[in-house]
Amino acid sequence: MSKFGFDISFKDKSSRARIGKISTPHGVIETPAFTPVGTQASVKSLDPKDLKETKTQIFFGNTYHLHLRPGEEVVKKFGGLAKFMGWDGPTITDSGGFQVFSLAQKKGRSRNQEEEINLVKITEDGVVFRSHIDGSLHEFTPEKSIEIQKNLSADIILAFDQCPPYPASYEDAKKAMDRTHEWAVRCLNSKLKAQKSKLQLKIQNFNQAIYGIVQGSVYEDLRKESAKFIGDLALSGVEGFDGIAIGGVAVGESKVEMLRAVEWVVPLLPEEKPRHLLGVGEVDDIFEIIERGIDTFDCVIPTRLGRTGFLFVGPKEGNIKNRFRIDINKSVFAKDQEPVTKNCNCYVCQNFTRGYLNHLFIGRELLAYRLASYHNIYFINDLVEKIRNAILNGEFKKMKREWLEA
RNA sequence: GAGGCGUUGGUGUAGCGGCAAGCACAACAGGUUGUGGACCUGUUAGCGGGGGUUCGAUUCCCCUACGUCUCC
Repeated sequence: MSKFGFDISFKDKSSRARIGKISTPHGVIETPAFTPVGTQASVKSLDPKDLKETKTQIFFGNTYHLHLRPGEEVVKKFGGLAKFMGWDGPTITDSGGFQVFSLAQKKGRSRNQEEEINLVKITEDGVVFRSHIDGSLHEFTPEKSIEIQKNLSADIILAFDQCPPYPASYEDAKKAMDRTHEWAVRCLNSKLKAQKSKLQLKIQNFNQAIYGIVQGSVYEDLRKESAKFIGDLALSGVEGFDGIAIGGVAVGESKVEMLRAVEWVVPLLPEEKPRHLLGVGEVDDIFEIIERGIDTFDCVIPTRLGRTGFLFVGPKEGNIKNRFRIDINKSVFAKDQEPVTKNCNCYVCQNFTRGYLNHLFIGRELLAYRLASYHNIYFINDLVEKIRNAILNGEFKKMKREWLEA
């Protein structure tokens, strides 16, 4: 039975950046690492072969969505998330907390049905909400979330947390944090209980790793309190958290506030545990969060922006405002025979022109979404790989300067 | 040759005596951070031409151009 583990092999002298390896039952993740988000057991428009080719090391699935459709029992019958989707690498699932708490806040921002998540009631015990698919009532509790995630069988699962909206008053942020802490303990107990059941082990054939989640919104004392609390739970040996995720960021606050939260939290976390930052980031964020000691991070930006025609490009190639991307829909690209970006070895940049991609997007051809997602995922994974090498060569600061101060 | 109908931004249309001439798509410019092939926000841009009636015409009348249909 393969075990979960984290080994740090190198630490940057001038920052908190570090190089490591996360071992999972389904492979090793070289950190720092980006994980694309594949909500419904699919990184939209990309198949597992594409994911490998784009240097993807780990797949991130959503408990909320997979619970509603097709349901964790179905996924379990197929042998878990990875087998279900034909992916042989490491996987991680979130707890469903973010969807239930945070997406509900965004309701007014979009009329899309996918986001019409009806939050019904939050109690000490958990959350009652309505399915965005058929309006049926559902309840998530820490125990339920863990049970669902057990059935989904990802290598890494997350504790069920309460993500406060932004902005949140100090009182609300504290309430959400306290609840997140109570739920963290319940998640650990619940997982331990299930682990002791031989039946469960037989089904899974491996122990899942679990990450606790730090909350606290934009308040320094709350963030620090949460970091200590969750960090302590990661020090309780085999019964504790295997890693720490920082949540409640990139929910509407400024980049400065987001980075401050990371700065407050990271130094208080156990050095030897992997740190995941939830939902970040954009190209510039990636440098900033790795510099502040983040090991892994997931983000929808590469695929979401890709699907609407924003393609990542190197420094100086984008607009003044958005330096690292071009909007391929713009008519200026219609006759452009250059690749999306220079110095990119991905399949898309090696074989297609900006003009062709512009045509695919204008014509709404399905291929547009795949090629754009493919390029963006490759671009980010390749960038993070370059950052890993730069850290090892003592050139991280130099590389950061070349990218961000260009 | 005779008669009918039509002509409003790039496209398709609404308005029918007093409007800042409305809407949709397209175009242009922004936005998107534990998913959103969505959506939102702006901006540009129009009454075929010429006469008349009227205090006032995109609107009513005449001529003309173009389109379309029917008949000879």
